[in-house]
Formats: sequence, C-alpha cells, structure tokens
Amino acid sequence: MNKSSPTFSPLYQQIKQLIVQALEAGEWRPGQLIPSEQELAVRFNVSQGTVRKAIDEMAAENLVVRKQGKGTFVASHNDPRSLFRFLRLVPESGDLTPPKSEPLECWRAKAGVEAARMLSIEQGAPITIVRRLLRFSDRPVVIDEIYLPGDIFHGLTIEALQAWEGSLYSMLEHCYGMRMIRATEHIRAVAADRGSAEIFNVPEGTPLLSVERVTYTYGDRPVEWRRGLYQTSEHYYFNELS
Amino acid sequence: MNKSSPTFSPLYQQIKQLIVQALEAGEWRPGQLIPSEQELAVRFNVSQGTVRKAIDEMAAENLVVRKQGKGTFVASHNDPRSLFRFLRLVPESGDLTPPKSEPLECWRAKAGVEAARMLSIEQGAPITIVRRLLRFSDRPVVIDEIYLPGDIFHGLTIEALQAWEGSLYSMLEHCYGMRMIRATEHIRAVAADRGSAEIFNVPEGTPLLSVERVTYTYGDRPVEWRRGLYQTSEHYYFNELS
DNA sequence: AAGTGGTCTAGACCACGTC
DNA sequence: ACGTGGTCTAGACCACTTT
Repeated sequence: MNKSSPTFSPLYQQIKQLIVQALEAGEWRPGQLIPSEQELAVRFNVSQGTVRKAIDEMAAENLVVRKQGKGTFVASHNDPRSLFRFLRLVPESGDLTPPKSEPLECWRAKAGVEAARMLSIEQGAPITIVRRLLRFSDRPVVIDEIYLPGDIFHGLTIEALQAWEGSLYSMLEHCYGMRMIRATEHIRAVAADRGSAEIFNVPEGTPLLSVERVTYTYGDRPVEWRRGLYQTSEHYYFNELS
Repeated sequence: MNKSSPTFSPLYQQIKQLIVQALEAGEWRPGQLIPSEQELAVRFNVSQGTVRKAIDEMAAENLVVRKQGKGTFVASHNDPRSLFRFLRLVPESGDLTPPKSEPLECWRAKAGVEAARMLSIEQGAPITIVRRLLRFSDRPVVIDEIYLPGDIFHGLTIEALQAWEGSLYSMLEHCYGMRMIRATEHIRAVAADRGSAEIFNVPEGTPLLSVERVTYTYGDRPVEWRRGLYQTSEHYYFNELS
C-alpha cells in the first residue's frame, strides 16, 4: 500500500505513531493497562506481529511497560523504578533511599532570551520558576532552578509542591497530564557562589556540578528547562556508556 | 527442548551467546562481514527469524552493525561514528572535529588496592599506566590517566601510542584484539591541583570535571580503568536520559 | 539478476498471572 | 481454564546494494 512512496514508512511505525497519539490524547492514563496486542491488531486491521513490533519500540523508549501474563501498561513517574532514570546522583555509601525535596521558592515571570529558546516559546511568554533543595539523608546535595512554560503548568504553587509526596515529574504527570519522556543534559564543573555555598554549608568557590537539563514530552516538545547544582563530595553522577 | 527446565533461556538468547562467543574467539574481526542470517540459521539449525532476533539484540548493544542490502558487520572503534560514544565532551562552539591525543607518559607498575578492585585482578599484578592529553582545536581540555592490566596489553609503549592515528580504543582493538563494549562513569566536580592547572593554563583550584571510568569487554570483563580531568569552561559533558 | 537485511503475515506453542 | 505477552517457525514480499 506504500508502493514506491517517497515518504515510505513501515506499517509498524505508522501503528506506533497512532498508539503514541492515543497516549498523548490521554486515551489511557499513566499506570493504566492498554488494550492487548490482539485487540489493537483488530482495531488497526494489521497482524498481531506488527502491533508487537510497534509496542516493542515503545517499550524500548520507556513509553510503556510490558508485564508478561498481565498486559502492557502506560509508563508512569509514580513507578519507583523510574526515579533514578532522570536523577543520576548516587551517594558514595550506596544508600538507595530516595532524596527528600524541599521547595524554596515558586514565582511567575516572563521568559528571557535563554528560557524562550530552551523551551521553544515566545520571549516574554509567561513562565513559572521553581527553586528547590534535594536532601539525601538530610544533607543538602542538589539545588534546582526549574523553568516551566506558564500556559501549560498554570496555577502551580509552592504549597502544592510542598504537599506532594513523590517526585516533581510524578506531580506534573498527575496534575497536568504532562509526561516527561526524555531529556538532554549539559554538565560542567563550576565554583559555588555565595548563595549556594551557604545552602550547602561549604566554602565559596567549592567545585560543584552544574547540570543543565531540557526535558521533552511526546513528539519531542520541550516542556522543562532546569539547572541543577550538585554537591559531589559524598555523591557522584553515575552514567552508563553503551 | 527446554521443557520445564529451571534454567530456561529462549533459543534466540542461546544463539546470541554462541555468536558472541564466536566474536570473542575472533572468528570474524572488527569491521568484517559476518555470515548472513540465512547461513547462520543453517549453521545453528534454527529458523532465520530466531537468528534475526539474536542479531537484533547484538545490534542494540553495539556489538554489530546492520547494513541493509550489504550484511551485518562486527562493530569497530575505527568507525568514526563510535568516537563520541565514549567521549561525551562537546565544545560549546559545536565544532565536531575530533580531538588530538598527546601521550605524556607510559610506565609499568603493580596494581594497588584500588586498581586491583576496579580491574578485578590480583593486588600487585602488573599493570601499565598511560597519561595523556587531549586537545580540542589545539587547546588542552582533557587529562587522562589510564590503567590497563599488564598481562593483556603487554609491550605497550609511548612510541606506539604516539605513532597510532586514531583513538586509543581503536589501537587496543587492532593491536591486542580487545574490543571495548560498555563502560560506567562516576562524575564529580573537583578543584584543579598544581599539575593540572599548569597543563590547562588555569588558576589552581579551578573547578574541573573528574570522570572515572571502568570499561568492559565481552562477558562484562573489566579491562580498563581511567580517571579523566575535563576542563569545562568551553566544553560540556553531554548526556541523554531516556 | 542475485543476495542481503527489513517488513508483514499466520499459526502454533510456551511462560506467566489471574480467576 | 483462560487471557496475556513471549518464543519459534515458515513463507511471501519489499528495499537496498552489488554483480
């Protein structure tokens, strides 16, 4: 049916896009079961094998999670397994208890040049900025400054952030239906300025990791820009190259 | 054939292991063409689809590279595409010309406690240590100190390192038949000591990225341990989270 | 024209979880 | 017993590369 088409794309890719669109439209919510491969095969009028290959790719991209004998589920940031997917900081001690988030500030502003470019929005568009502290075993280890497009995440307040149990992404997913899919990070070593040094209780000038992240949702749309300062005397950023 | 076996493993996984063993044994060298799926199916007495799934996984792990119409090739570090797979440092300018390696020292020693643990060898076993500088556009950006098991990489000299055009891994692959498959990195921010500061031509105490890497070959055997210091004022470590 | 990997189908059976 | 995803097979055809 795609004979000699210049914009050829395999059938399973087309099916994948249809399923992703259904995900994006919220047809099934994070954590929920999606229809079985057989049902989807009937719905899209293709063989089960073609649906399987589409879902295989989606599972590889962490969009869904397969569970043998049970079915396929929409991936969710509530799942504790996905916590260290985006926060790659590990304590030297090996202690795996998740850090505690302590919101410091939350205010509205207009997007500057840089924030507008990173978030692909108009300069001057409304944004919400969150500053927060992450504590591992009560010790301050991460300071995050988070830039969010205001028209997506309207009504976000520091009270709501304080009240939420769990990660920021699980909150944004639950309250705004926005699922974070992938991110890119730019990492540098910088010197602690006055403010950070006080929070971390280290001398000014102490080397810190600067981690700039842009996070994308379905369709590679950027929906978050943040800069983190990581205090790495007792923690390290873990990365796997393959 | 695996009916109710407690150590059940899918047929395609067994085939994959057989092919990996053939790779490890050097039956086909890096860069070379491996037999077609049909030939392998006959050789192992399974269907082509089963061989396909085995090779699919190997391609996902960068062990081999598929090329439609041509065949499947053993992955090689000579391939320029695999350069930035292990060196995730990118210049701010976006310039993609590969850095130049400048070997500084190369000497033999006995493994200390740390090197022995990282390389899974006996303490006191012979090792070779290489110090080198990486220049991007003639500017010194990376200092590496590289620990290699001496019994694998015997006879490695600074002259050989200086003479080799290309990456260190492509040399180790070509001269010692040792292919680096995957690596883990621990990243911290540290202050430049006297020696590094001089080489980078920055003030002592300047924040630098410390990147500790353990590299593994087939069968998850560690064969390299290194510590890199990255000067990140005009470059950044790039990472993709997915 | 021939050979390779890539796609698509259809059917059988297995392993796992739930009822 | 049933439904789910997971494996395995066999065959047809497509897209790409080389001869």
